[in-house]
Amino acid sequence: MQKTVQKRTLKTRARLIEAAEDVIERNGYQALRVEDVVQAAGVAKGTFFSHFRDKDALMEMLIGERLVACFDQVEQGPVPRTAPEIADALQPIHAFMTSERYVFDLIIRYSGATAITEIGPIARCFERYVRLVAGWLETAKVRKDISPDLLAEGVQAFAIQSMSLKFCALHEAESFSDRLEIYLDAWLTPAN
Amino acid sequence: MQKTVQKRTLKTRARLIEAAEDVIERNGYQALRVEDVVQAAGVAKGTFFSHFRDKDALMEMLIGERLVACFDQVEQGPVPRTAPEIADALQPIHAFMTSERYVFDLIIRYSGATAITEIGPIARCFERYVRLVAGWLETAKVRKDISPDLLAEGVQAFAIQSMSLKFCALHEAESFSDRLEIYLDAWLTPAN
DNA sequence: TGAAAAAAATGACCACGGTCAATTACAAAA
DNA sequence: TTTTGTAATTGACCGTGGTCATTTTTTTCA
Repeated sequence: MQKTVQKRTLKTRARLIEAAEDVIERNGYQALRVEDVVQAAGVAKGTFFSHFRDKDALMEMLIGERLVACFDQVEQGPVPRTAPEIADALQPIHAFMTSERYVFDLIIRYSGATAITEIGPIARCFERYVRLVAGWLETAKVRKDISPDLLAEGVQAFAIQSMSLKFCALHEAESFSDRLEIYLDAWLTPAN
Repeated sequence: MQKTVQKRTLKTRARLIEAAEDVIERNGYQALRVEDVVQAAGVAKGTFFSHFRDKDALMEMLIGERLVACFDQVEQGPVPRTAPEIADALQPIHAFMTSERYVFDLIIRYSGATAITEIGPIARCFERYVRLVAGWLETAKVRKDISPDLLAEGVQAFAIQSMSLKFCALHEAESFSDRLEIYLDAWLTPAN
């Protein structure tokens, strides 16, 4: 009935995370290999997997952390009131999400909590995105015939669409932010 | 200077594809293992990789083929004229895309031609989606203050959003088609 | 037809994520 | 302090995608 957690555990876990962050700093997320991490942390491979379900679980944690930091930063800024201002305000979040193709793919993959997994930091960020934008929209100069929540979900959909296109060899004509602004303009502009 | 293609090549390739389709029919796309395919086809593993760049390349081909068939089917049907009709008309495409989580993820991953890869069948389908919907929108009862192309891109964005949510443990309240209809209604309804 | 060249196929091998029975370190009870 | 149960760690091993030097088959051309 007792499940003591030894101090050693926390230390090992911290070493693994620090090692992983070092590896990522050097070569990016995409290139991270579990072997490199355990070697840098000075533990056996099996230890890694008793701390993290699998490689993706570590990645979700690390990328999720950074994503949360982006949200914190955005929430510090001023409240945007127009479509271009909204696109601009969200920029730090979008920039991180598209910093690496691997990062974008993983975020999308974890954006919804799957049946098995309990809800993780990335899925929470997707809810937070909608709440954040919906909050802005309540006082912004946008159409009022549609609820802020629905409008915010649309903003998310358009942002993902724009980000996908960023990794697309076609469509490289327009930049990401130009495209997003066009979408948001069309979606948020008051009907008149 | 000469690069003859032997008949044998085509036969082997056909055997591999047929074997793969058999394996998929039995267990779905997700569970396909290259070893099963080569064994069923009666060739060595290396042969597989001289016919397909990697496992994903085979999958892109097979899933792309099915997706193209869905588009062909949808294009046979009558031209929809309202938001609900459009959602309905697209249903076969969306149904296949969400038939398996693996299928959806792979389609999203290949939806834009990456720098390296030349444009494949799935990326082509994404362009076709926009063209198809834009064509419908020209004569549909929808807002006219925005170009059909832009409207169609929005439909695509909302469809992807709805499909993502289908795999999400949260948000299971509304069904996929209900959600898509709500989005399309808001996006396509004439401003007045 | 036979030899040389090109194309295709082979399978042993590697990389890397992930597993698990065995071992070691720890902490509470005696 | 010693004993004992459990938490934590280990590393040999596995599965599966992918590579490549070698062998086999086919084609070309004298």
